[in-house]
Amino acid sequence: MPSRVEERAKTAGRVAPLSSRTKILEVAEARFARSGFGGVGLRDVAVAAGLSKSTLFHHFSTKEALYVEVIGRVLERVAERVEPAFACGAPPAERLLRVSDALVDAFAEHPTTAPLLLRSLFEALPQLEVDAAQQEGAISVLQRLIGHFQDLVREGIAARAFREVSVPDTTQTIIGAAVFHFASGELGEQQFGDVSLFSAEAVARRRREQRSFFQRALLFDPAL
Amino acid sequence: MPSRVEERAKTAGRVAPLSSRTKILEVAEARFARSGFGGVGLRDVAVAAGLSKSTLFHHFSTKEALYVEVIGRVLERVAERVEPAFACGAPPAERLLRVSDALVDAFAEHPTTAPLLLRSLFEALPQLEVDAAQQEGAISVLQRLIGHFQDLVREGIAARAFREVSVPDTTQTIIGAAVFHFASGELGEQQFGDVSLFSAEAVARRRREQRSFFQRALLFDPAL
DNA sequence: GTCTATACTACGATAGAC
DNA sequence: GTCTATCGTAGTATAGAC
Repeated sequence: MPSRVEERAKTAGRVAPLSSRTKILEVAEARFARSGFGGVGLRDVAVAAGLSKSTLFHHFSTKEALYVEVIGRVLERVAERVEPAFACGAPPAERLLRVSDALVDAFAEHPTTAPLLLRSLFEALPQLEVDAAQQEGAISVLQRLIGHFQDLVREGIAARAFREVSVPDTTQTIIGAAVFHFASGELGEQQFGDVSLFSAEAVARRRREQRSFFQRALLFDPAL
Repeated sequence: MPSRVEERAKTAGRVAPLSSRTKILEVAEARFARSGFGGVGLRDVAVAAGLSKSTLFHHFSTKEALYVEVIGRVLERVAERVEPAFACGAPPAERLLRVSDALVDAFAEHPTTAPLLLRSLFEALPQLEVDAAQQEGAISVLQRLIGHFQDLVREGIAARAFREVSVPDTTQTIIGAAVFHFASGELGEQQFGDVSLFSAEAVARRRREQRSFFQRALLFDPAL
């Protein structure tokens, strides 16, 4: 849900004078990506956003609510990039390549996206008892995305375009391989000789490498 | 470093009456795997280990020291499983399969291994200013492992057994795919219909799937 | 919506008795 | 090696003025 505040900012200002709310969300996103839920203090978030702690609590009733909203935004961003690729109507073999590229583009867009998606995939929260509404909103986006992957693999197998792989295993492998690369941070960059993973050349190369990796791994006839 | 205490326990008792130290390490490992560095309180660790906070501090001077030692143990366990596969002397194509299996076995051994390895790979610590000795000990194990992967890929390419892939990209892809599967926890199990990822059948299937995935993706002639 | 001030709890860490 | 007691800080969250 985009919330009235953001919409107003979009329609009103030209340089989009970030509302305090979105400023908080951006700062929190960077912090959560780096240190996880428990590693972030709201005082730090507030001052980095140029506000007081109390103001933060005016906008987000609890820390968990803030976290869930941060994760929700990230998932929406990813879905926005990736779902068109799933829906492109091309045959499975080509759709796989489009999805692979869309994943790379989604993660290359913001350095925080991959770490936060990864966290939402494997990290246990101190039982998020947040308002079930938006929490399940975020979770349902995730479920939907995973469902798209599974459907694609199933379709590919049914069409005899893909080998007869295990659908859940393959889904896990694809997601893990794609998200880890852009979540690996310093350690990843060090492997590439300290060149940013997010430079134009690095992203272009990652697209090529990931396409061919998935293509060869899944397709019966990888000569595309 | 195995520490005198553990060695004594090994040589002395038959049922290995866990020293407090190792008990703390085990409890902490489970907590850190689930919630990350910042999400764990030492009070909780101590009482779960049947001890007081002060006793914990008697064994580990700081929280970071405890964390680094937990990570170090995990890395050693992984290295113990995986390095023999790298050193097996078989040609690259077959070595790749052995390494793939060894990775699955390493992660299947303890459910905490993959999450903690993943964390150590992508999570930023509040600058670990721990005694450079053991910290670099842990880091050097990681570097060594990554080096093994890179060497294997390079060798495979040189021997014309592997396609001409990007060495760092491929290393990232392999590690990400392998570790994510066993780190995905509830969400992963849900994809498999709520069957444990660590059951004998699930592990056997994962070995097969991952072998064929890597094999097809990398080898010129995947007809093994 | 933003602030100051505050409540209360938990945190990491230390002192010192046993 | 283990404990109780305590320190100081920072944690999340609230009350209430502006």
